[in-house]
Amino acid sequence: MVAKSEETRSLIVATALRLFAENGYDRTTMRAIAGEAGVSVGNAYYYFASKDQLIQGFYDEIAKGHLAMARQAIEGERDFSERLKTVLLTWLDVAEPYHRFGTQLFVNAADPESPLSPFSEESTPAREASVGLMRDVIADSDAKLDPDLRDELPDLLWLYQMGVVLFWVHDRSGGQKRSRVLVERTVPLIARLVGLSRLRVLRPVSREIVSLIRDLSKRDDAA
Amino acid sequence: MVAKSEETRSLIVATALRLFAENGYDRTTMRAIAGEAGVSVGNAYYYFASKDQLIQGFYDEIAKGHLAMARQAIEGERDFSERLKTVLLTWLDVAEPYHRFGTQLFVNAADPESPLSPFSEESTPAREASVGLMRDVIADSDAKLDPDLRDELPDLLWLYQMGVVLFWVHDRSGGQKRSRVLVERTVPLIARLVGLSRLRVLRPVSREIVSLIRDLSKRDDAA
DNA sequence: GGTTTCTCTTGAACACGTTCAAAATGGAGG
DNA sequence: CCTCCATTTTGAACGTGTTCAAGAGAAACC
Repeated sequence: MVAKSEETRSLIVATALRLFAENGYDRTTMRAIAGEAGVSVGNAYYYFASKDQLIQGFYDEIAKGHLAMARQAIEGERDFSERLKTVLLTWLDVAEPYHRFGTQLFVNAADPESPLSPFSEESTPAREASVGLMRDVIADSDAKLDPDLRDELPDLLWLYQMGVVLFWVHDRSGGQKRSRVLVERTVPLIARLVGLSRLRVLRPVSREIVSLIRDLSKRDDAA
Repeated sequence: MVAKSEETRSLIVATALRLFAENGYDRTTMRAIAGEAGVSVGNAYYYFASKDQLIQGFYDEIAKGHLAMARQAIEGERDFSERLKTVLLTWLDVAEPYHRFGTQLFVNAADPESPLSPFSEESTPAREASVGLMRDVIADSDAKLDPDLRDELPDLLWLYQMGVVLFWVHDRSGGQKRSRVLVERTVPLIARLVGLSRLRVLRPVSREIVSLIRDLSKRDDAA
């Protein structure tokens, strides 16, 4: 019942991912992928618009694995700080095998034109899933926070996560140890700031942050 | 007295920059650059390791223009917030003409392997100049801040500037208006936070940030 | 002046991502 | 079985960034 074309398609993507993992993105040629998969180069291009498109597979795989593992890992935990830390450390765990060529992946993702950009139209579903995870991190925790902040905090945390990813891409330490240190030490900071957001002196600050996020996330902007 | 080789080198880079500006980075081929400059392709590669290297010229040009203009623009102003805002808005002014293919420039810069990465060895001088500008922003201002923060704040502000640049690259609004809004509204926030850093409740927070920056900027990390 | 050595220059050749006209395949309808 | 049409597959060909063996030129040394 599985269409023949679906089979070819997944054969190509599977082969590509395997070769990327074995030899890295740059050293894997389209000819090699096609050859190994037993199809012609043109055929690969019938299913995928470009070589870049093929790594969307990784992107999805990391995201899917992360969501599942993180949700399970924070089950039962109530402490906001712990929950957030677990989510981020889980990401580092899931992403670790891909760090070698993660560079290439995220270089392409940095291109605003690329569909791989975390801000692009195409990655809206993935982005919303990640933001949703952050929402859950807050929702089921005992965090007390400025109610005004509640709606926008998931977006802010997602942005924070993008920052961690950026650091990770540049992280050359063994096992990305430095990224782990970054998470372990910034999470308590964030938790404290979130807690302090209810303080009278910080109220205007957090309120302005919320309002800024709202204004800037309006997509359209008449010139 | 100017060496012949220097002449060829700058002829190539000048031609490249002109063609990039006229037609964009992608649509400008190495053959076109060489042809227009009246040299052979191989000759261009004698002076520049890759096509990417050629855009280091833009990088330098923006940085140089920014430093000069910004220093002049903040002359006499004492208010920290105003000084910081001016520095950032000046950057947006200087960079505006390059926004069209700034994308390509910063996509390459996002690659940690690339010498164009703001964290790379090769851009250390440029980075230190930018951090130095931030140091001056603080030094000649009336900002009162936690003395522990004083040493690390320039680095933090530089990081903040990188964030603004990242936003700018993705900014599709006319004249990068949204980037300007971002600057105008985040600068007061930062100024307020910097001012609040002396508060007793925030003291541990700012101290931890300082210590974290110190630890993570240690380049070497024994596995 | 001849010889050697170093710097600079050349352009053909290579490997790659990508395109495309053409061929093969596989049903659906007669 | 044949005909038509859409889907799928092919591989040669294109344009690109990049390399490299070979040469041209200049400078240094005897």
